[in-house]
Amino acid sequence: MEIRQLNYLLAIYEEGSLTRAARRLNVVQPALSQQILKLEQEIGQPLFTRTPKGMIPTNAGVEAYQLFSGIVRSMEDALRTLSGENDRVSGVVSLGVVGSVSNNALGEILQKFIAKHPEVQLKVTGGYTAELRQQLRMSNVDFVIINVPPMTQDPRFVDIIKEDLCLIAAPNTAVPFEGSVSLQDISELQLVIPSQRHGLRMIIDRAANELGVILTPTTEFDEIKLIEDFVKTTGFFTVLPPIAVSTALRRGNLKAYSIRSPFSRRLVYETDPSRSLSLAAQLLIEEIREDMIESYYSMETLLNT
Amino acid sequence: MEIRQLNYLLAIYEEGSLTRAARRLNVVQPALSQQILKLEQEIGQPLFTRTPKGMIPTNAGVEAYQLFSGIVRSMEDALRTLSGENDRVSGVVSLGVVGSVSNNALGEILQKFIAKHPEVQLKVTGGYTAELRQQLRMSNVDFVIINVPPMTQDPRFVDIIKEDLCLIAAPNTAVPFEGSVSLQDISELQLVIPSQRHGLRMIIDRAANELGVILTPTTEFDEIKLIEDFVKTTGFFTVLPPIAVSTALRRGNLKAYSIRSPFSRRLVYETDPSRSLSLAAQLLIEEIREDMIESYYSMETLLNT
DNA sequence: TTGCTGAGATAGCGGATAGTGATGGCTGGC
DNA sequence: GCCAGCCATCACTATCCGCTATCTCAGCAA
Repeated sequence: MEIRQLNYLLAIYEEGSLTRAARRLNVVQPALSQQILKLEQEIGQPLFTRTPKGMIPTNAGVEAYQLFSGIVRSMEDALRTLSGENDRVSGVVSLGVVGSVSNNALGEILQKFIAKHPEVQLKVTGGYTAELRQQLRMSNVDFVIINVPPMTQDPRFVDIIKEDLCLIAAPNTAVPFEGSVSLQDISELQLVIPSQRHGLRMIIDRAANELGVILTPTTEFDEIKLIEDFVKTTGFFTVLPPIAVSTALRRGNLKAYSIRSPFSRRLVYETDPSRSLSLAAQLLIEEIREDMIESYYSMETLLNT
Repeated sequence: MEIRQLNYLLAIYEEGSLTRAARRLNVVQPALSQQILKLEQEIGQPLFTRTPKGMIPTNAGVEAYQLFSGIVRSMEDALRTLSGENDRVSGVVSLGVVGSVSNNALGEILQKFIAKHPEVQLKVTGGYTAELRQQLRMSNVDFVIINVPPMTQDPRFVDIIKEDLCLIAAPNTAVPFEGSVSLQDISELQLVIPSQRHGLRMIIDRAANELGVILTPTTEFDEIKLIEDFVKTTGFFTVLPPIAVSTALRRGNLKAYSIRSPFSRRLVYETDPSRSLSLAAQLLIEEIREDMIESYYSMETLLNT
């Protein structure tokens, strides 16, 4: 078993074809053909079924990809750590970010970071908390930024910010209440909220449960972006952390109303415990944390209480 | 970078000498000499200092060993998983066990397991909870059996047993109390307890703290075995989970007194999330769990209440 | 049908490279 | 002062990898 073969495996899997993988790896196609065959007989079963369209991974192939992609990453990581490259700000940093952050706040933060450190290449994966943690376990990302329930105690999670959820509406939507709004009030509004797959929805449901409020019937959307647009163009309300719609709030395209007896999402990051974080990744986390906090405070002034 | 080179690195590190490592690997010494040199220049710094006594790892060498040993393990593991060998009960299972289990209960359990599955090779590491978890993080063991505080909520921990701590004394030691004993009573006895490095000590201290009892001055020992002998030969008492001294209890060499408003240690196992458990390891965990529970109940009848 | 295209498989060749065995230099113990 | 044990160096061989060239097969279009 050679590392080269594993890299071949990954490339073939990702490209879905020997020929394309060969181009990417700067070798010729027969080389891959031979090596992957060798790997297969070492493992004892085929990893791909050959078709005139290309290489389709078998079940074992999928499993192999998942197992080895993390290992290869760890390996490259270890090599970088040892040769001191992790002490320089360069290389690739890959992160996973939940949708409620990636939609709005993240863009400029990353832009800023890239401007500061042009040698760093960023790879961003979106997704839901559970999926992202799965990615982390497989060593497919360096760190993830996720939502966890406020009271969770787990040393793996490092806090970035705790942010109260707010009622969000379009500026011209009539608000049938005065001063601060309670969850009870909210339950009588036309609501669109994130689907069950979202960590945010869990937080909302939990809060509603504790206060004995029932939030049905509601409209659900999977994407924060969709919710945002929907709220803008209809008279619906939504419940979100302000950072998730920060751009619209700043531009006055949405309004936020703080909720009495607030409930909050806890934004944390988690790193892969089996690998050491590169300096670039550390700096990126720091940047994200600082900017999020700044963004949070600048948002507070926009709140209608 | 080749896997072969990494295996060489590990062997050289473990043997402390090229010549011995060469014997172990069934190659000649110059082969290792060349390959390790190559690895060093790939990494960009020396991993060993050459002496007439052998190869002494540099700081980078130690780091490399720690980084790569886990990776190589993961790799071999992945290969076994893919070739279906993990579905057979064979191969190597390595586990880490805290001292309070390994001293007494574990011996026969492992013996029993080996008798059932003679093809499995076991590697047992002892240690304290924190160290063992570190080993697990480095993928150096398949799973660890450790103590955690009873209220800890962490999905990584899977319960084996929750066991009340007892007051332990030699059979001929006079007991200056009647019926059940309280922590307050205990504080007035001559005590020898595990040192701070033990998870058990944490549990004892926490309980004492909550009840406002002060357990000073006390004698501390690092090893459960030492405590056991000390209690047997002197008039001292100790506070331990019965399983930790099960053999002596069964033989009547020690007596256990249950404590009023008891506090307990929670024995759990934790596995490496980045690798899949071999069938052999799963069976071993099951065996340990069952036997511990059985041992626990048979112990209960020996308790003086 | 025929031919073309794009997929992977196969065969033979050449160069890189790992392992071998012999040798040499070094240190520390006897 | 010699020997034992350690690692480094060298030349040689065998292996193995990748390249070129060629082949087979399926799909598709003329």
